[in-house]
Parts: sequence; structure tokens; C-alpha cells
Amino acid sequence: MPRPRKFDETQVLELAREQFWTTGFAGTRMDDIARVTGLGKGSLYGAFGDKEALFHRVFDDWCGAIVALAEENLTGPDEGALARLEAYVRFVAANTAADVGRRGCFQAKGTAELAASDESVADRSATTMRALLGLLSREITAAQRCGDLAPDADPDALASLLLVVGRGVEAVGKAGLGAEAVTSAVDTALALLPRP
Amino acid sequence: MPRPRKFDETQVLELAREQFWTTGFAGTRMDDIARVTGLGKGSLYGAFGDKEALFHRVFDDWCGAIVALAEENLTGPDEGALARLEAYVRFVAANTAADVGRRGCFQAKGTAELAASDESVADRSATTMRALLGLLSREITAAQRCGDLAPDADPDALASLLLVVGRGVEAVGKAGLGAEAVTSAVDTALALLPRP
DNA sequence: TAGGTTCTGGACGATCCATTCCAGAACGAG
DNA sequence: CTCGTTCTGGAATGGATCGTCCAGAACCTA
Repeated sequence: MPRPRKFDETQVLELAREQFWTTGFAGTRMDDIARVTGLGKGSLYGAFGDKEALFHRVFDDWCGAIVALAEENLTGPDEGALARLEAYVRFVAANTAADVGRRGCFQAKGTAELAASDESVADRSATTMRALLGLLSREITAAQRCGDLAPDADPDALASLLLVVGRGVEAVGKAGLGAEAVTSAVDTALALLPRP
Repeated sequence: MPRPRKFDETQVLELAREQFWTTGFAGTRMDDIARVTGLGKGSLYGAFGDKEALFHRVFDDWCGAIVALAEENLTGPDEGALARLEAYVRFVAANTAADVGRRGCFQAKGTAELAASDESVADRSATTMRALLGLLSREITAAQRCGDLAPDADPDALASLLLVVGRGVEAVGKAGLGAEAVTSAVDTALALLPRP
């Protein structure tokens, strides 16, 4: 009869993610993961496979969470679409502005470190970008339907811009540009959206 | 009488940078640097100090080059300011669109990996962002003077937006979003700049 | 040519690190 | 309570890696 595991997998994965987020894939040792989770390495390897498998696991989970959060925030009646778009982009910017330790986004950092050499990370990142683009485009189309955005504007183009702005503020925030410039860029981008 | 060095320092630094660019700081071994430069480790350590010192050297040089290139492209008579701004942002996007290996920008990747833990990298990144912001703002002001951009628009806000767009396209390109979306975002951003 | 000084490269030492191993413990069915 | 099975943790293994060391070579002046 199998003995059940003693630890909470969800919590262990969260702690592992935080460590990978802070020190990157190559810069994190399995001893670090063991220390922050309180588990022995035998348990970590038994439960999650090797270091790479664990990283893929937490990275995939995080990418999924990002998309789920965007979907949650970018769904509703047409009338509220523009407000939701603005709130979402401001939310992304606020996260960056609040990031005084300049840790940056886990998804962006994992991508920066590994996308060129790890196909799994590369694919997952691309899938995530396309999903976010799709959600933004859908919401822009909704805003256009109820007359809050210019009906002749290309929704995919505007979606690309908003995605790029979201990712750009994360990048410049991580690089050390002040919160004021970050907020300013977002306000400007939103103010420039074409109205009817 | 001192014996001159046998190797070309500039070339060695360039090769070292390429290796750090490809595999990151933690993911690069000094043996890798030795291999791609053709030097022994005794020579590397003798000439450049330790691994961290070498990384700082090539990172600082690269940040300087980025700013110098931007300054070169964002200088001239007022009449050409808007064209230079557009060309510069398109140039940044074109680099991203052409990056099929998804290597991304060395400065962005170094920042992503190390800014949270390495003060020297953090400072250099912040300085670079501020310099780029200043150059963009100056050029926007020039475009406003000759009537190509709305004179009442806040140049710093527009500069923040263009910087964020430049960094954002690099981030989404690295993440795997297609060249079409990248180009689209840039075209849209430039099209939305406020004209008189 | 000789000699003083510096450069060179790769073996080496010390430490690091991913992963395995296994004795002991925990679990639950019979 | 017993016993079969799985879990656990941390020592051990084997290889990795940073940085040092030093014999030999290269350089250049006298």
C-alpha cells in the first residue's frame, strides 16, 4: 500500500518557482530548492524529476496562470471592454512600478535565459504570447463593437501594441527606469488609442 | 622590458560577449570563453580579471555602444527629427524581427539575469535607460519645434512610450511572437503619435 | 648574445553541483 | 501487530567549474 507524500506539492512548486524566479535556471542549485522548500533532494528528485523537469513544470504553470489571469480580466460585456483593457494594462504597469527589487517577470526572465536553447521554454513562451494577443484582440473588437474604439482600426495591430507596451514596461522597469516613466508610457499608450 | 600581448583585446572581448550573450552569465563557463577566444585561462584571468569582471566589462561596453548608436541615429536638424525617430524605432523592431534564433538583446538578457542581484549591472542598465530616454525626448522636442509632432504633447511621456515599445518588441520577439506582430505594433505606435 | 621581465596555456587544487543511493521511517491493508 | 511498499533525507558519487600556479616561451633593451 503506497505511503502518501508528506509535503504539499502546490506549496513546494510555488517555493521552487520563487527561487528560480530570483536566481534563474542556471543560477539556482538544487540545494537552494531543497533549502527553501525544506525537502531533501531525494524527495525533490523523486517527486519532480530532474532540475530541468522541475523548471519546466513551474514555468509552464506560471505561463498558464498569466493567461488565465488575463482571460479573467479581459472578459465581460462589450460596454466594459475598454475599461477592462485599460485596467489590465495599468495592472501590468503597476506590478512593474511596484517591483523595487527589479526582479522582473518570471516568464520574461525564463524566456530571456532559455528561449534560445530550450525548445520547451521557447514553445511555451510563444504560445503564451499568442494567447495574450488573442485575448487583447478579442477585447479590442468588443470595445469597437460598442463604439469605444475606432471601428476601422485593426484590432490585431492595437493588440500587438498593448502587448508590446505591457512587456516593454516590464523590461524597462527591470532595467531600472523609474515608476514615473513606466506609468507615463502606459498612460500615453492608452490615451493614444484611436477613438471614434 | 614588458612583453606585449599576443592577442587582440578588442576581438577577444567581442568573442567573450557573444558567448555571454548566447548562454548568459551563470550558464557560461570560463572554459567556454577560452574555447571561443582561443586563449588559455591564464591569459584570460591575467588580462581581464575574473569571470564577473569580464562580464561587467563586456556588458558595460555594450551598453555604451547601444547609447552611442542611438545618439548617432537621433541627432540632426529639427526637420528630420520625426523621420529619425521613426527610423530608429523601426530599426530596433527590424533587429527583433530578424532574430530568428530568439537570442534577444544582450543588454536586456544581462539585465533580466543579474539586475536583481548585481548592483553594477543594475546601475549600468538604469543609466542606459535614462540615456536612451533623454535622447528620445530631445528628438521628440525637436520634432515638436518644427511642427511634426503636437507641440502640447509631453515629450518625456512620448519618449517613455517609444522606449517601452522598443524594449517591448524585443521582449515579445524573444518570447516567440511573429515578426508581423512586432512590426504591426511599431507601425501602430508610430501612427498614433500625436500630430498637430 | 645575454638577461630581465612579462605572457602564455593548461595542469592542478579546491570547491561546487546534479543526481544517485540506501538505511530507516512512515503508511495502510490484512 | 505484521508486513509489503513507498517516501524520506542527506551522504556519497562522479563530473563540473572557478581561479591559481608555474615551466617554458616571447619580447626587447643593453
